[in-house]
Amino acid sequence: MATMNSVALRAGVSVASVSRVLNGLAARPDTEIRVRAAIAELGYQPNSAARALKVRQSDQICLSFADIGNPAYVSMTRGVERVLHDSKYRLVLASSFSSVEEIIRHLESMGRGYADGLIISPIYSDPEITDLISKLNVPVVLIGTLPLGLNVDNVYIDSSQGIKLAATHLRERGCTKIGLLNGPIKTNPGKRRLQGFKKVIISLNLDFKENRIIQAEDFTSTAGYLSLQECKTLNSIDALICANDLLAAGALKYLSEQKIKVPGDIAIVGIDNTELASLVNPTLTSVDLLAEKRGELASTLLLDRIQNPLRAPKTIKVQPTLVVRNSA
Amino acid sequence: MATMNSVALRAGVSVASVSRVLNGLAARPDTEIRVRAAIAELGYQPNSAARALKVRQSDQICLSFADIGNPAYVSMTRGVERVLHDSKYRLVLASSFSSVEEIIRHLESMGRGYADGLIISPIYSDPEITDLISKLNVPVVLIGTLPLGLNVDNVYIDSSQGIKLAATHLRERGCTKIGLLNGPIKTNPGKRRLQGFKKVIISLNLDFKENRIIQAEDFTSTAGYLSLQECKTLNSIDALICANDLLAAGALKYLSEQKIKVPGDIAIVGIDNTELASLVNPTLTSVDLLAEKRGELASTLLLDRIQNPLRAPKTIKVQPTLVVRNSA
DNA sequence: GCAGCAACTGTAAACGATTACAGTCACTGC
DNA sequence: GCAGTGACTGTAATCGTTTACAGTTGCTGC
Repeated sequence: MATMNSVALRAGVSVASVSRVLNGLAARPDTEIRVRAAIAELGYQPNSAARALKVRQSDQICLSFADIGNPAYVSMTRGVERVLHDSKYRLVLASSFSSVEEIIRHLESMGRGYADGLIISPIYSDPEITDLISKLNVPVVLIGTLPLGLNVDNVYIDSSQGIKLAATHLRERGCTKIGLLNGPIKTNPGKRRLQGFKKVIISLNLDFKENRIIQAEDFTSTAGYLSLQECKTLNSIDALICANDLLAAGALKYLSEQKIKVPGDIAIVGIDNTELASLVNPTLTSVDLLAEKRGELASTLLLDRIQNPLRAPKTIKVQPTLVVRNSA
Repeated sequence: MATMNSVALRAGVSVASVSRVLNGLAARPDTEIRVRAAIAELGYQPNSAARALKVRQSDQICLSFADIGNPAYVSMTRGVERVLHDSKYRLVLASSFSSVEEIIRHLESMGRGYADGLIISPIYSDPEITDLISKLNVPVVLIGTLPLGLNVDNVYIDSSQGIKLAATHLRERGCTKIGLLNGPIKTNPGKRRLQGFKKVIISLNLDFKENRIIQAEDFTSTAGYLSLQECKTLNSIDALICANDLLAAGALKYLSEQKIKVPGDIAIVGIDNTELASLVNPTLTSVDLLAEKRGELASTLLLDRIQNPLRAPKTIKVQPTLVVRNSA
């Protein structure tokens, strides 16, 4: 493998000159020409580990979330990728975290310096996670609700505002018995959805009834389907806000099988506004949480912070929008 | 930042001993105890760049494909992740390749040694790409059809076999005028689908008609929808094989709007068997190309090859299966 | 008490880049 | 002709690990 040394030898100059040519520092034209020629002849590529060791940066950004299987995270990844693509940074994906312990293990390993920055969207809240993040010696952007006392860049979306958009829309359509098909309550999104739902129902002067909360096993369409199947209080509901589009799609499927009319008997609103929303039947009214945009904003924020480590942490709030289709 | 040196100082031993403790080599019990204590007190984490430089491995695997927006690649990523998760390797994603030039640029940069292996699923074929891959000095697994003369590990799925499953199924259902809704023909999947389609139609003793090939702009549902809208020969077709589920979902949407009955008037088969297939109406009969499994197999192959660089390249062929639902 | 041995430890040289510093060189102006 | 200048170049130290090699240590058996 060609090293900078072999290039220097070949070009008849010192390693320092090679390095300078590569980094665009001053060099006599003929030096530059000879160095470039040697590089081309030897097919030299600088070794990233050596460079990383010396300059203390890896040119890598780490993106960390629970599961790439979730379409919202896929969109987020896409947004991050789009921004990093025009930069020198590579994207390291740290996904498949099934537990708090694993997130913690991963955060600890961030100390190894393999990434120059971290974008993290934690699905669980935990004081130890917060603590570790605050101690991290690389810039961090957190996507999601910023835990108290954590002073890092932050992109978040007011998901209770999203629920409000959905509920208000349903209310205007005449629905008064609005239910929530939620994902696991121990997750951050699950918590937020429930909080937002309670608040909004009350602010709309509707009564909040515990039995209108349907709890799904996870955020998948199968879970959505199954939890409606097992739900005994479906007939006391005239609208259902679903914690994401997958749950909504599962719900739609069950309702269509049961010949329960959507939106006639029950109106359905999804969350995330994924591609799925326009493909199901009826098409799904859905709250767009702009995951891709959040990914873009987070990466931009991170790159900016790497440039400028001293600026005060920023929080960017993203406003959800309601995309009305046929299901509500 | 704590280094191995500061740990050694603290523990009153040499750096060599610290390194040995960390790498599980022989050490006196009391040495080990003191080293571990020092590590804990200082919160020491080994620097990955220094280690990578010395041992010439980065503990990173690179996964490279066109676009994470495509559900098939998401599944593939998931498979890769599942395998890497139990290993020491991190996953570097190199996606968003919109052109051959970009793939080439990326392949060239693999020489920097930032990854110990590469899993690549090239959407375009190009002699220069083939050439670069063959010259790479890290193990490579190629997912997809192996270009002639390239001698690397390979996982591929006989997609014409998939088309055959679909066509045979349609033929058994009495369809004789089978069309193909294809994605861009310049892509590898597009090429394969078309080839397979021609071959199968002829082998089933049906006549191959050029005007039953519908060409979509890309592999999205919107493109599927639009290309049916613009298609003038739809009435000469009684079944449509779609190059992926997204195209199929777009097609279903258009057909349902036009009150064309599926499968009565036109039967539809998708490819990829994504989650979408069971959520559209009617549910979509689809050929499962086992993207997640291919991702798993490819990573396993890659890890094995990293262990054992001298073994002869293997090719693993994956058999597609047909999942019959209501659309055909 | 000591040779022989096994088991462990420390010293120091890598790995391949970057960069402070000192040195060389060609030129200018007097 | 020479000091002074500016532009470039080379030497060598450095980043934080790993590891070959040469000690050192404590034990065994005689």
